Amino acid sequence: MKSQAHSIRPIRQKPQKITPPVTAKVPAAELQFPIVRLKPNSSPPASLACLKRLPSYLQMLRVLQAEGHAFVSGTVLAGVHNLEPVVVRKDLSVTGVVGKPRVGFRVLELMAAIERYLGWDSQTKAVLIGVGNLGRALLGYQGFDDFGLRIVGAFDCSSTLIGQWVHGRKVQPIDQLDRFVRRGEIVLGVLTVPNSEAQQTADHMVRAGIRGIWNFTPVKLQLPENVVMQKEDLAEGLAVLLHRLLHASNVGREQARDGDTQRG
Amino acid sequence: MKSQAHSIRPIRQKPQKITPPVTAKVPAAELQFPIVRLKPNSSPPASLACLKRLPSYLQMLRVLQAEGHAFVSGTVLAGVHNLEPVVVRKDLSVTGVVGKPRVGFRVLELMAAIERYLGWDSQTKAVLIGVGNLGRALLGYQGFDDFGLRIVGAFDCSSTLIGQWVHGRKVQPIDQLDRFVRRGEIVLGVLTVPNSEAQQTADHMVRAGIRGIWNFTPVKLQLPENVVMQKEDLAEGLAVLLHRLLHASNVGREQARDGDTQRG
DNA sequence: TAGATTGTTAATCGATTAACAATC
DNA sequence: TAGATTGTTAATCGATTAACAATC
Repeated sequence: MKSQAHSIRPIRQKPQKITPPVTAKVPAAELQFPIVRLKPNSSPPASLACLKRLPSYLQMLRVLQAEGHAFVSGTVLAGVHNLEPVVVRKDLSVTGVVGKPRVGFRVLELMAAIERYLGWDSQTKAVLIGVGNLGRALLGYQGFDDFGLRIVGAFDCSSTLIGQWVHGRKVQPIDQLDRFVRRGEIVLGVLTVPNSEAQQTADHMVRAGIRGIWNFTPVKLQLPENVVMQKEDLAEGLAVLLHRLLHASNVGREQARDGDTQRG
Repeated sequence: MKSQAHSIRPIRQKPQKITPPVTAKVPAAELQFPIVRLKPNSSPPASLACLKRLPSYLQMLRVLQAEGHAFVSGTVLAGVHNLEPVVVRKDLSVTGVVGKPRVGFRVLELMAAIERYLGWDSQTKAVLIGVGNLGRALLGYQGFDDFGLRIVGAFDCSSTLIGQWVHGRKVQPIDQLDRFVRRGEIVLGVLTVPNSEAQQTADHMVRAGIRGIWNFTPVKLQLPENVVMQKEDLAEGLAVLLHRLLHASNVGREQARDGDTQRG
């Protein structure tokens, strides 16, 4: 089942070196509709780096689509964040979309494929726990719709917050989390509580049935094996930025390998 | 100037293979006070990955320090985010701090060294432009003090916002940015405006004298060569998290190379 | 056709991991 | 002393870059 997606291409044959007669003629029907052939949503051989780049391609594609472009080349997409075109093509290949030489990729098709690959084609429901400054901001952030995320519930333990309406959600007491999560079949939770509350809140989320935690605290959470956690840490980015800023004179373009950092 | 920090170690000699008599005796004085010897704050051969890990070591060290620990081993620090001890030792070496076999590293010394290396030993002043949900949250975030950052001014172009006090800062009109930045000798700017305003606001910041932009918009900014930009993109983390969540059954521990992602 | 673009394979590069002598 | 830990060198691994045939 896992290898199914790969079975389209033949097994790699290393030592062979037949150059001339390689282009096996494919039945015409195969060639007519290669565009709709997408890999199933499972078993993706994508690197983490690729996964992180995909959203920015998608964002660019949406802009292009709004501007009425039907096709886009990997070269153009590469321009978004100073990437090499070959990196873009490699990344896009995980979606299963096939481009046209000389023309590029069909914008609409690529958008759909990336969204599908990332799981952004259907909205994932999430709860947010901890309605402080950050929690409040995330609740007010409109952009999550584009990321396939919908925060459907907000929780806190502060009696002064409970019952308040924050960006369209009524803050609920934390002890109602279980019922809410189970009823709504919610698997994702956004953790924005103070550090001291992080672990016990995470425990509570797991008990309630949460399977993925977006962790905005710097706390290393102890979680069962079947729960996924993604840490979001502003300190990382700031460290890189400050470092670059302070050592700006030294370096030319150096190892700006990271897609998030840029000079000029 | 750039190679100065490296000049301590001899140039790598590849083909040579002298194994036995390598340990050149160092004068006693050199060995007495290796602990206070820090590399100058310039020209660091640190990888981006290392740079991103340093803040979490620092955070851990602060906790340990508060608990009264004088020493910590690389093994313990590695526990923070499931790293290998050798990675920690390698990372810490960029600070110039030397540990003691059997004992580990002096907590206070290491804290100071990392802070110094990251430039967090002295507060860096910054302005924030765009007092929307996110900007407001960042203004209210207390933790920046620990990151060596101090947001000293908030700007917006909305007449309804200008003059309001948000978390202790009075929102100023954007056209006063130049004067404020130049007077305060501010080099860092936090960009939290709507996408459509991002580029022109960035231009404005650059004209005002800003040299580093912490970009919270998904817009690829066109900037002069001498301006550093760090993009902060929630979509990246969410893409990784959702992907892990949706393909959770497939994979065991796979390439969880990234320090921010974790299973269990 | 000519030439831009795709997708694939091989080479390069860098970071992680393994191995190990030195240290207290 | 014995053994845990450090710091360094070599090996492994993976991602990026380069090269190139196939395509329209």
